Amino acid sequence: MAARKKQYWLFKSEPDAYSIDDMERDGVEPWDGIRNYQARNLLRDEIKKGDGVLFYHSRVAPMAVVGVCEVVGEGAPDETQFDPEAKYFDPKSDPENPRWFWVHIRFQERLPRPVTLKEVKEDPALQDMMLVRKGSRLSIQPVSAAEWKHILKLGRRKPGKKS
DNA sequence: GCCAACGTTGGC
DNA sequence: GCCAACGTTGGC
Repeated sequence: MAARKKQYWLFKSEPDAYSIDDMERDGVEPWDGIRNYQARNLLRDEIKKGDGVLFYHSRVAPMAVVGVCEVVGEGAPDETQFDPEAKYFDPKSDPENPRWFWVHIRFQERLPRPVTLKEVKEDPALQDMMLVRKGSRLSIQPVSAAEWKHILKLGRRKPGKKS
Protein backbone atom coordinates (compact mmCIF):
# COMPACT_ATOMS: atom_id res chain seq x y z
CA MET A 1 0.00 0.00 0.00
CA ALA A 2 1.45 3.31 -1.04
CA ALA A 3 1.84 5.63 1.91
CA ARG A 4 -0.46 8.58 1.67
CA LYS A 5 1.22 11.87 2.06
CA LYS A 6 0.48 13.54 5.35
CA GLN A 7 -1.82 16.52 4.96
CA TYR A 8 -2.31 19.53 7.18
CA TRP A 9 -5.33 21.38 8.48
CA LEU A 10 -6.36 24.23 10.68
CA PHE A 11 -9.28 23.76 13.09
CA LYS A 12 -10.89 26.83 14.59
CA SER A 13 -12.38 26.83 18.05
CA GLU A 14 -13.69 29.56 20.26
CA PRO A 15 -11.76 29.11 23.48
CA ASP A 16 -14.88 30.02 25.47
CA ALA A 17 -16.48 26.90 24.04
CA TYR A 18 -13.46 24.63 23.72
CA SER A 19 -9.88 25.71 24.24
CA ILE A 20 -6.46 24.18 23.91
CA ASP A 21 -6.57 23.69 27.69
CA ASP A 22 -9.65 21.51 27.27
CA MET A 23 -7.93 19.70 24.42
CA GLU A 24 -4.84 19.00 26.50
CA ARG A 25 -6.97 17.76 29.39
CA ASP A 26 -9.12 15.52 27.18
CA GLY A 27 -6.27 14.11 25.15
CA VAL A 28 -8.49 12.75 22.37
CA GLU A 29 -11.62 14.54 21.33
CA PRO A 30 -14.28 14.09 18.64
CA TRP A 31 -14.54 17.33 16.66
CA ASP A 32 -18.29 17.69 16.83
CA GLY A 33 -20.73 20.33 15.71
CA ILE A 34 -19.40 21.10 12.25
CA ARG A 35 -22.51 22.05 10.30
CA ASN A 36 -21.09 23.46 7.11
CA TYR A 37 -21.03 21.36 3.96
CA GLN A 38 -17.61 22.41 2.77
CA ALA A 39 -16.09 21.53 6.12
CA ARG A 40 -18.18 18.35 6.22
CA ASN A 41 -16.71 17.23 2.91
CA LEU A 42 -13.21 17.69 4.26
CA LEU A 43 -14.02 15.75 7.42
CA ARG A 44 -15.67 12.95 5.48
CA ASP A 45 -13.36 12.64 2.50
CA GLU A 46 -10.06 14.38 2.91
CA ILE A 47 -8.91 14.41 6.51
CA LYS A 48 -7.15 11.16 7.32
CA LYS A 49 -5.50 9.40 10.21
CA GLY A 50 -2.07 10.85 10.94
CA ASP A 51 -2.78 14.26 9.42
CA GLY A 52 -1.59 17.32 11.30
CA VAL A 53 -3.97 19.86 12.83
CA LEU A 54 -3.22 23.41 13.89
CA PHE A 55 -5.49 24.32 16.80
CA TYR A 56 -6.64 27.91 16.39
CA HIS A 57 -8.41 30.13 18.90
CA SER A 58 -10.97 32.32 17.15
CA ARG A 59 -13.12 35.23 18.27
CA VAL A 60 -11.43 35.77 21.61
CA ALA A 61 -8.15 37.61 21.97
CA PRO A 62 -5.45 36.70 21.52
CA MET A 63 -6.62 35.01 18.34
CA ALA A 64 -3.85 32.62 17.48
CA VAL A 65 -2.65 29.18 16.53
CA VAL A 66 -2.03 27.78 19.98
CA GLY A 67 -1.29 24.10 19.55
CA VAL A 68 -0.83 21.04 17.43
CA CYS A 69 -2.98 17.93 17.24
CA GLU A 70 -3.01 14.77 15.21
CA VAL A 71 -5.95 13.13 13.49
CA VAL A 72 -6.74 9.69 14.89
CA GLY A 73 -9.06 7.44 12.92
CA GLU A 74 -11.14 8.26 9.87
CA GLY A 75 -14.13 10.49 9.34
CA ALA A 76 -17.30 9.09 10.91
CA PRO A 77 -20.86 10.30 11.47
CA ASP A 78 -21.03 13.03 14.13
CA GLU A 79 -23.18 11.37 16.77
CA THR A 80 -24.53 14.62 18.14
CA GLN A 81 -26.66 15.10 15.01
CA PHE A 82 -28.95 12.26 16.14
CA ASP A 83 -29.24 13.32 19.77
CA PRO A 84 -32.33 15.45 20.41
CA GLU A 85 -30.72 16.72 23.59
CA ALA A 86 -27.55 17.84 21.84
CA LYS A 87 -26.84 21.37 20.84
CA TYR A 88 -26.04 20.27 17.31
CA PHE A 89 -29.05 17.96 16.87
CA ASP A 90 -30.20 17.87 13.25
CA PRO A 91 -33.67 16.36 12.89
CA LYS A 92 -33.27 16.24 9.13
CA SER A 93 -30.26 14.00 9.16
CA ASP A 94 -31.06 10.41 8.22
CA PRO A 95 -29.11 7.83 10.26
CA GLU A 96 -28.96 5.68 7.12
CA ASN A 97 -27.33 8.54 5.29
CA PRO A 98 -25.77 10.85 7.86
CA ARG A 99 -25.37 14.44 6.92
CA TRP A 100 -22.58 15.47 9.31
CA PHE A 101 -19.21 13.95 10.03
CA TRP A 102 -16.45 14.30 12.56
CA VAL A 103 -12.92 13.10 13.11
CA HIS A 104 -11.17 12.52 16.40
CA ILE A 105 -8.02 14.44 17.13
CA ARG A 106 -5.36 13.89 19.76
CA PHE A 107 -3.51 16.62 21.61
CA GLN A 108 0.16 16.70 20.73
CA GLU A 109 1.71 19.92 21.88
CA ARG A 110 1.05 23.45 22.92
CA LEU A 111 3.06 26.02 21.02
CA PRO A 112 5.49 27.71 23.42
CA ARG A 113 4.71 30.94 21.62
CA PRO A 114 1.21 31.19 20.06
CA VAL A 115 1.25 32.43 16.47
CA THR A 116 -1.23 35.26 16.41
CA LEU A 117 -3.57 36.20 13.60
CA LYS A 118 -1.78 39.52 13.39
CA GLU A 119 1.50 37.76 12.90
CA VAL A 120 0.07 35.54 10.19
CA LYS A 121 -1.30 38.60 8.42
CA GLU A 122 2.06 40.30 8.50
CA ASP A 123 4.14 37.33 7.40
CA PRO A 124 4.83 37.27 3.65
CA ALA A 125 5.17 33.49 3.74
CA LEU A 126 1.64 33.05 5.07
CA GLN A 127 -0.36 35.32 2.79
CA ASP A 128 -2.02 32.43 0.97
CA MET A 129 -3.48 30.91 4.11
CA MET A 130 -7.24 30.69 4.00
CA LEU A 131 -7.22 32.12 7.51
CA VAL A 132 -6.24 35.55 6.21
CA ARG A 133 -8.31 35.47 3.06
CA LYS A 134 -11.04 38.09 3.23
CA GLY A 135 -14.49 36.68 3.78
CA SER A 136 -13.28 33.17 4.47
CA ARG A 137 -15.02 31.74 7.51
CA LEU A 138 -14.42 28.05 7.04
CA SER A 139 -13.76 26.49 10.43
CA ILE A 140 -11.82 23.58 8.97
CA GLN A 141 -9.20 24.66 6.49
CA PRO A 142 -6.42 23.08 4.46
CA VAL A 143 -2.87 24.21 5.27
CA SER A 144 0.08 23.63 2.95
CA ALA A 145 3.18 21.73 4.08
CA ALA A 146 5.22 24.92 3.78
CA GLU A 147 2.73 26.91 5.87
CA TRP A 148 2.64 24.16 8.47
CA LYS A 149 6.40 24.15 8.76
CA HIS A 150 6.56 27.91 8.94
CA ILE A 151 3.91 28.21 11.65
CA LEU A 152 5.61 25.57 13.76
CA LYS A 153 8.93 27.31 13.37
CA LEU A 154 7.40 30.56 14.61
CA GLY A 155 5.48 28.87 17.40
CA ARG A 156 8.40 26.91 18.74
CA ARG A 157 10.77 29.81 18.66
CA LYS A 158 12.04 30.69 22.08
CA PRO A 159 10.43 33.82 23.51
CA GLY A 160 12.53 36.90 23.11
CA LYS A 161 14.87 35.34 20.62
CA LYS A 162 15.19 36.81 17.17
CA SER A 163 14.20 34.63 14.26
C1' DG B 1 -21.32 43.93 21.45
C1' DC B 2 -21.43 45.28 16.58
C1' DC B 3 -22.04 44.07 12.08
C1' DA B 4 -20.19 42.61 7.37
C1' DA B 5 -19.73 38.67 4.94
C1' DC B 6 -21.37 34.28 4.27
C1' DG B 7 -24.38 30.12 4.21
C1' DT B 8 -28.94 28.04 4.47
C1' DT B 9 -33.87 27.85 4.13
C1' DG B 10 -38.17 27.97 2.14
C1' DG B 11 -41.96 30.39 -0.41
C1' DC B 12 -43.04 31.22 -4.87
C1' DG C 1 -34.32 27.70 -9.53
C1' DC C 2 -34.56 32.47 -7.75
C1' DC C 3 -33.87 35.27 -4.01
C1' DA C 4 -35.49 37.51 0.42
C1' DA C 5 -35.26 36.51 5.03
C1' DC C 6 -32.96 34.57 8.50
C1' DG C 7 -29.04 32.54 11.11
C1' DT C 8 -24.06 32.20 11.97
C1' DT C 9 -19.23 33.28 11.95
C1' DG C 10 -15.55 35.75 13.53
C1' DG C 11 -12.62 40.03 13.26
C1' DC C 12 -12.85 44.38 15.19
